[in-house]
Amino acid sequence: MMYIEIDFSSDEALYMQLRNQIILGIATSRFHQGMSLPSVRQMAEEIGINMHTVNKAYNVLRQEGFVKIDRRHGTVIAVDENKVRALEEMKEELRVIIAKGSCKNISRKEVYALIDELYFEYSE
Amino acid sequence: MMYIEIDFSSDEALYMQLRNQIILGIATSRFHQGMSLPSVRQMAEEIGINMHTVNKAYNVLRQEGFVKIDRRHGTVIAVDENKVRALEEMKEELRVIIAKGSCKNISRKEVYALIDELYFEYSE
Amino acid sequence: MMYIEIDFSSDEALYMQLRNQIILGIATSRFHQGMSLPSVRQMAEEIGINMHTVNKAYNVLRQEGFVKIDRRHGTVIAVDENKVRALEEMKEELRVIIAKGSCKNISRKEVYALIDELYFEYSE
Amino acid sequence: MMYIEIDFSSDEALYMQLRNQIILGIATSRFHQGMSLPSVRQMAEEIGINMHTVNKAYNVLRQEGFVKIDRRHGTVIAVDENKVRALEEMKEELRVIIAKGSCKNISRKEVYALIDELYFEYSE
DNA sequence: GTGGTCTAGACCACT
DNA sequence: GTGGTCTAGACCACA
Repeated sequence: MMYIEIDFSSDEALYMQLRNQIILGIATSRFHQGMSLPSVRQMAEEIGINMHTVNKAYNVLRQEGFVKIDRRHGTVIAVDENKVRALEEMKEELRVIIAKGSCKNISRKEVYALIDELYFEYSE
Repeated sequence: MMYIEIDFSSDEALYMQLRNQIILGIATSRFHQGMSLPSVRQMAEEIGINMHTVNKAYNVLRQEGFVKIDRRHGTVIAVDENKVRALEEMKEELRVIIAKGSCKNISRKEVYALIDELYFEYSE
Repeated sequence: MMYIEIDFSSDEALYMQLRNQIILGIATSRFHQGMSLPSVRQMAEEIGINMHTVNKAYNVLRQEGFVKIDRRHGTVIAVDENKVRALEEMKEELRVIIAKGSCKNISRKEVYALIDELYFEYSE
Repeated sequence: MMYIEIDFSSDEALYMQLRNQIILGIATSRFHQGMSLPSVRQMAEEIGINMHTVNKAYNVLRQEGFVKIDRRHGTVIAVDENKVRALEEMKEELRVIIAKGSCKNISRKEVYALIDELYFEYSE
């Protein structure tokens, strides 16, 4: 049981929702290094979406360095820690979000607080 | 002259790129409260995209509380400072980004540093 | 008219055959920088394969830095000249091929001659 | 001990990886004419893959003229030097690789240099 | 009109 | 059994 939740009425693509849920699962230690994810068919069955959509999510995760896909054991959590690249990506992803906050008078300290709340969810 | 740069080969939708550039412009004080944006037609002409695309970007900005659109004065920068809502939105936007970083062993301090760099770009 | 030839009885995946034909087309200057490829639907029609298969080929080409995909103009030849990466990739691709030749007593000079023949096909 | 390394998370089929490693072994003179390869079962045991997979690799090698398989002596390195055929095969294998390089502005001289590096690895 | 997404069902290669 | 490939047809976002 993976406890993945998909919101079919969201405008976010299903494969991206699944990808996000799995990243959140890794961050919160529900999924750990070396653990196998269900096969594309099982996962599709479990959360009620198509096999190919699951396949796409798994391939995105592979390209982002979160899993390895292995013909013997299926898809396995394997986080590739390329920190330099990860930091660069994060900076780009933060750019507009922080700009938005800056416009709305959100202070650096307030952003720090949000970061702390989120880190708390993941590390505990 | 707005100095808006659009990357036509990006996977990001053109209207979102335009929306982002305008938010960045406000954050860096190039665009200030009360300033008029070019008309939909002028902006479309200037950056070489379709009028409808500009229109969509302006409407998104209105809905997000960055501009007001009125028939007489066109589209005017008018940041609506609803901080509570802005903070909630930011937290949701940060959630997966921070999870991703946490998986890649990026520490809270390192995220703080990125935030600082970005705030520096906006405040100076 | 693209003069793409697909061998349906080959064991090479259709999308890879298409990808190869397009790379050969660029190398022989039949396709040049900035030229649009037919839309996925047109190309699929023309060569008698499924739209999604064409789509996959185009996406592989994008990832390898041969085309850009643009929602306005479709898929456009745009060779990204990252020579360092291209050289590394080529070395890996050559490794087993050259090993094979070496086993079969093919000399360096003979490989040079093959290279020359192929370059001749492309440059003239 | 064969010092064969298999990457289980590679997209390359395991039998092809094994086949490649053996060709590389022959080229670098670690395996020499007349030498026996481990039995299918031993090899499978040693590198942790399925017996059928090893069997497939050995059969491919036989068909390509690198080994002979016989009931009494098992699988023995026996390079068949059909140079004409080997040259033809190599030309086909090089075609797309060289086209790719040509697109990326890799010169003939640069390819020569790569060839030299690889030959150096094999001949010394 | 373009590509992107999603579904569905089939066959195949590999293990 | 696994994922990879291919086909087919539908709907949607974007321009």
